[in-house]
Amino acid sequence: MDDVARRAGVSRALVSLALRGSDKVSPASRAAVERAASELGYRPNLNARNLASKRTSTFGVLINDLHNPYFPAVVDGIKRAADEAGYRLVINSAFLDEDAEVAAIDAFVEFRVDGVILVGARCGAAAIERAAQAVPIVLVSRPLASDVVDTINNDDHLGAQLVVEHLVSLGHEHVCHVEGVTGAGGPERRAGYVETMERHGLEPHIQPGAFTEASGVDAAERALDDGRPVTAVFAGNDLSALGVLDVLDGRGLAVPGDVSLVGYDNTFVAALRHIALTTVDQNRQRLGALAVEALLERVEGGRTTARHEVIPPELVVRETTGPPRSLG
Amino acid sequence: MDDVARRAGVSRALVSLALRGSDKVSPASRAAVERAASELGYRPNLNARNLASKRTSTFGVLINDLHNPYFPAVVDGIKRAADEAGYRLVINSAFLDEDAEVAAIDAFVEFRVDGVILVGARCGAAAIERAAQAVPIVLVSRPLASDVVDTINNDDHLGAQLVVEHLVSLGHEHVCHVEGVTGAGGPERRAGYVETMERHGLEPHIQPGAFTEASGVDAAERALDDGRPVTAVFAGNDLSALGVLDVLDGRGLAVPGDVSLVGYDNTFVAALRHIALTTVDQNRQRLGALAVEALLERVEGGRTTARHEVIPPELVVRETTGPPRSLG
DNA sequence: CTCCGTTGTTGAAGCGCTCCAATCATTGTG
DNA sequence: CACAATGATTGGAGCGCTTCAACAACGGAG
Repeated sequence: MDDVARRAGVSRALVSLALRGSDKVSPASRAAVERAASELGYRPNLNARNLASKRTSTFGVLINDLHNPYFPAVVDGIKRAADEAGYRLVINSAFLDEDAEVAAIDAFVEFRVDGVILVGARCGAAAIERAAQAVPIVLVSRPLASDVVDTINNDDHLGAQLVVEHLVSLGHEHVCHVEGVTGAGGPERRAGYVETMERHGLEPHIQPGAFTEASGVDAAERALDDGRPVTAVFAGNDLSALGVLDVLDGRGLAVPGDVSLVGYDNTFVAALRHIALTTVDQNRQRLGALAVEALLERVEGGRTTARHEVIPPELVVRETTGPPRSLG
Repeated sequence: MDDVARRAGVSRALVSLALRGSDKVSPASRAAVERAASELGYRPNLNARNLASKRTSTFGVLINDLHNPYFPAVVDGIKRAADEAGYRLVINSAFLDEDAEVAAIDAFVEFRVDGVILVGARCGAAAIERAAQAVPIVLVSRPLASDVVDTINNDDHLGAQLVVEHLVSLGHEHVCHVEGVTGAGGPERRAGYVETMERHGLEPHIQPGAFTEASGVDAAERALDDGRPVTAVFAGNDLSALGVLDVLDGRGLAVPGDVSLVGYDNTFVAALRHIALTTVDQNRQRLGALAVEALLERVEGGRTTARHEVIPPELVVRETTGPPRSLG
C-alpha cells in the first residue's frame, strides 16, 4: 500500500479512501491511485482491513450437510440477498457432525463475521445461544423458540394440510404418512397431516421413518403389509418418497394408478421428468433471502428482539398423484 | 487478550503462546491462562492473528455450482484431508457465473488464504494463472496444461473405455454416445468412446448434448429417430442419462431389456434404487484429498513445479445395463 | 561459589490497514 | 481584501494479535 501511495504521489490514507470509492477524493487522484494499484498488482489485505475497521462485511453460512439437495437453493437465496446488500459470504459445512458444527460456529465468531446463518443446524440450542451473545444468528429450517436468535421456517403444518387436501379432493380416503421423526419440520408435518385427516373424518395411518431413502423403503413395505388399505402415501420428504416409489415399482403397483405419492421439499430430484413427484415447495430462495434480511435488521437496523418468521409453502402437482383406482 | 493476561497474572505474549499450545509454557501458567480465558469468554481475533502471523492456515475452496450433485463428495474429501493437516476451509460457490468465480478467487487472495482449490471452475485460464502468482492453486475436475497450477482429474478417457468395454462384452454393437461438449471431461470421454468403439471395429454414433437432463432428452429423441439401430446409450454424465431414461420410458422401451443405459459420475441420484443407473465412479473423495495433498506440497514442502494427477475411475454396474434383446 | 545452559517469561516492534483530527488549497461573500 | 466555508489531503494513532531478542530464575557442573 505504501508502494501504491508513493507511485501515485499521494498519502496512504488517500489510497485507502480511493480504493474504497469514497466520494471525497478528487477524480484526478482517484485515477492516479487506481493506475498505480493495477500496475503494481496490489491486493488489499482483508485481514488488516477487517482488523482496523472492526467489521468484516461478511456473513457466515453453515450448512448442516452439503450432500443434501435441499440446501443449495437456500444458499442461493442467501447469496443473492447478501450480494445486493454488499456482504460477502463464507460458507462451511459440518457434514452432519455436531461437534464440527459447533467448531464451525466458533470459527465464524473468531473471524468476527457480522452475522451467522445456520441452515438446518442440528447442534444443541445451548451452543447456539451462547454464540448468539457474540454475533447475530439466524436459524433457517430449524424451529427454535428463543428470544436471542431469529428463525425462518416454512409452515410445515400448512404444507401437510395442502397435501392432504389435495389427495382428499382427488377422492382418497386411505392416505398413509411416512413421518420424518428426527428431521426438521417432521413433527409439524405430522401434526398437520393428522389434523387435516381428522377434519375430513378420515383415520390417520402413520408409519415411522426418517428423512432417508432407506427409511422410505422400510415404511412402504410395512404400510403395504399392514393390512389396512392404502391408496396414497404422503412421505415426509422427497428422499423418503423415492424409497416408497421403489417399493411400489417393485410390487408392480402403478403410480398414480394404484397408489398416489407425495413428497416434500421439491428438491431437483422431484423435478426430474423420470420421477415427476408431486411435492411441496418451501420457497427456499425466499427462506434464504429472509435470513439475510433478518441479519441486516440486526446489524444495520439495531433490532435486538427475536423475529420468528414462518412462510407458506406451495403444493407442486406433478405426475405421481391422481384419483384412486376405485374412482378411476 | 489484555484482560486475560491481567487476570491470569502473566504477559500478553504468554497468553498467545499458551492459547496456541506452545510447549514452552509451564503447566501452571497454561492452566491459569486457560481458566482466565474461559471465564472471560475470550475468543481470539482471527483477523489480528492472520495479520500478525502472515498466514491463515486456511484453504479456499471454490465450487462452480453448488446445485450440482457432483461436488459434495469432492468437498468431503477436501474437508477430511484439510482437517487432518490442521487447515481450516472457506467454501464459496459461484453459481455458474464466471465473473462471480473470478471475484471469489480475488476474495481468497485478499483474505490471504494459504491455498486455493478450484472445483470444476469454468473461468478463463488467464484469470487463474494470474491469481496463481499470489497463491498456490489447484484445479480439480478441469484439465489445464499449465506449469503454474496443479490439476487433479479422473481419467475420463479410461472411464469411457470401461463403459464401452462393458457394453461390448454384454454383446452390444450399437452404442450411442451422448456427449457433454462444454462440460469438464466431455471431450476426453468422447475420445475414449470413439477409440474403444473403433478398436472393436464398431462404428461410433455420437449425439451432441450438454451435461443437463434436458439435453439428454433431446439427444435421446434424436438418436431414436435417426434410423440407426441403438441398443445401448452411454450418456456423458448421470444427469443427461436421466433425460435419456425419461425418453426411453416414454416410448415404452424397457431398460435394460430394449436399451441399456450408462451414465458418468456416480452421483447419489444414480444410486437411488428407483433409478439404479450403471455409471462410472470418479472416486471424488480421493480427488479432493489429492488436491489438499498437492497444496500442502507447495505450502509446506516448497514445491514450485506443477503437478498433474490423473486417477483411474471405476465402473459401477447397476441395473440399467444388460445384454441386447437379440441375444437375450 | 562462580559460570553456564535450560526453561519460562516478557517488552516492544511490527503486521497492513482504517479513521480521526488537523492541515492545506480553493472558492465565494460582504 | 480579509474571512468564512467548503473540499481535498495528510500524519499518526490504534485495531488485536505474533514474534523475537532479551532477560530472569534455577539447578548442576567445574
